[in-house]
Amino acid sequence: MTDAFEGKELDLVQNISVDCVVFGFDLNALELNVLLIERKKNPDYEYEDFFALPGNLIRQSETFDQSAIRVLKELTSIQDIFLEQLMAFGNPNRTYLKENDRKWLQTIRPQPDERVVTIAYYSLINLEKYKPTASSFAKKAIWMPVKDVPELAFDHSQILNKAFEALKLKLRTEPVGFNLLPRKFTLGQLQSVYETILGIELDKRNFRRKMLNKDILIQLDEKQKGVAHKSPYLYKFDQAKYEALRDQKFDFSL
Amino acid sequence: MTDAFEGKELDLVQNISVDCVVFGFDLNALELNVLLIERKKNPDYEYEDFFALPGNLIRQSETFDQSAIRVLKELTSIQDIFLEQLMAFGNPNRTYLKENDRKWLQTIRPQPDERVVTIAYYSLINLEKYKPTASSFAKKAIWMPVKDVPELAFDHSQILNKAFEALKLKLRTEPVGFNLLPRKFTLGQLQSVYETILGIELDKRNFRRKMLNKDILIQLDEKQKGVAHKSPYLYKFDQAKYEALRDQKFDFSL
DNA sequence: AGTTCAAAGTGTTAAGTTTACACTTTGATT
DNA sequence: AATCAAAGTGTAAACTTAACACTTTGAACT
Repeated sequence: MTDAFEGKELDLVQNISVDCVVFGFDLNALELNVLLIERKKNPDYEYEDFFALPGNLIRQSETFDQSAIRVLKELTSIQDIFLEQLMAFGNPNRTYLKENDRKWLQTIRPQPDERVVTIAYYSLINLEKYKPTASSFAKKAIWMPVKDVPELAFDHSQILNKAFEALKLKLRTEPVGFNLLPRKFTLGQLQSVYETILGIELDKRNFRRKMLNKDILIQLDEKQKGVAHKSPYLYKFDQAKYEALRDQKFDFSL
Repeated sequence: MTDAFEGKELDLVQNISVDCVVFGFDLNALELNVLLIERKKNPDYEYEDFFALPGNLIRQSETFDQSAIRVLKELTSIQDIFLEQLMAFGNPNRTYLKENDRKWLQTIRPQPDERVVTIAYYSLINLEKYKPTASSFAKKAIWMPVKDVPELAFDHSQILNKAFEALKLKLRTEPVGFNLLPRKFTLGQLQSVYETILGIELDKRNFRRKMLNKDILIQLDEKQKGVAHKSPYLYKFDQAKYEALRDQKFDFSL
């Protein structure tokens, strides 16, 4: 038994896991990033490892939501974020398709050949604020631009794809772009979030008007400093107002 | 071992199930209905039974999609329909909360106290076309108006609620109302579907213009007969055209 | 100190969409 | 022949979206 076998394994449900797709937005590169882990390799095995989404088996007594929060924290130290269920993935062979996935599972699971079903979660967070630190069976935990992500472990590429589709839909439908930005942000930054994720160009004037007319942004008495051009006003998202308005009107689409 | 224990139980994953929320629309009563089963009671047990969503454990070798199709067919004989994953439900105590749920599980499961996680599916079908017939552990399989549904077994009321919310969102966002109607339908019937499910009133002229402008309905050279008023034209949904258009424009919202 | 640069900020018009609103037609039933 | 119930139809006003270009500002560079 390796380190990873220690402790709570009796408390784990051996065939159900959670995986977390955590998105962040890099304001310098203007790129959508995703949080990935690189798995610790057992020296007995020789193989090229894949990057993976942070995920692990759930505990008997946890809800899925609790599992997702715990697992993400255990592997990346990221906590206090809102995770939303995406969907369940359960192809019978999802953990067997690749030889190194199987080998890797043998190093951390008492029942490595069990069919494992996973509940995927996703989240939008401020990449600047949350700096991942690897622990448990994660060797590294890093932010990686979504466009650079190579093939991932198990069916994690498929999960990431679904999460990205869900993100695009959500961005068009609900005001969620703010979650990817610092608490105080400029309208230009917000526009970049939309343009980058949706892969479209937006007219600056129309975008501003539309956003401001939703009446859920508060302009602060503060400007962004240190930029090599006219300094823009900072805004923050008015959560309370949004919640109040949400019940009245249906449409918060872009 | 009772009847239900027979056969494939070794092939079943004892802690993962699927549940199906199948919606139909009653054109006479203008009501949204849902497909429910009444469970067979074991004569050894005395309890008031609940209605339940059709659902059961998945098999080891199946995908979730396959499980949902199989289980729905086994319990209600309904087949050849499109089922879409809603989400996973996995509260640790979801099968223990009610005494009669526990008793009932003891009559059909070799491991009745296992924590069972369920993957919920939902579907929109033409209630006239699909007449459920109970089999397996279902004593009855019936269509019931959603507004009349009593408390259901396990957390099925919660699942039904989520499915209904998903249906409302989908109806606003994608042209799915047709699935609840016969292949040939009138615009008045379509409007009723929207009005009933969304719980709103719509202006007839505006509704027709909007629907027809989407360019995904084909007016047939045929009118509805036997109605005690001016006979309306029948329409059908143009699936091919919809798929072609879908890639071009984003918005099919009502 | 002056120039350059890069993004911020700003308004208007035309086109398109949505809303509100009422009467005539038709076919079956009595 | 009269009645009923829903089908079918058009327009104007309000609102929303799309398309479009120039000036301002602050930092960085000379």
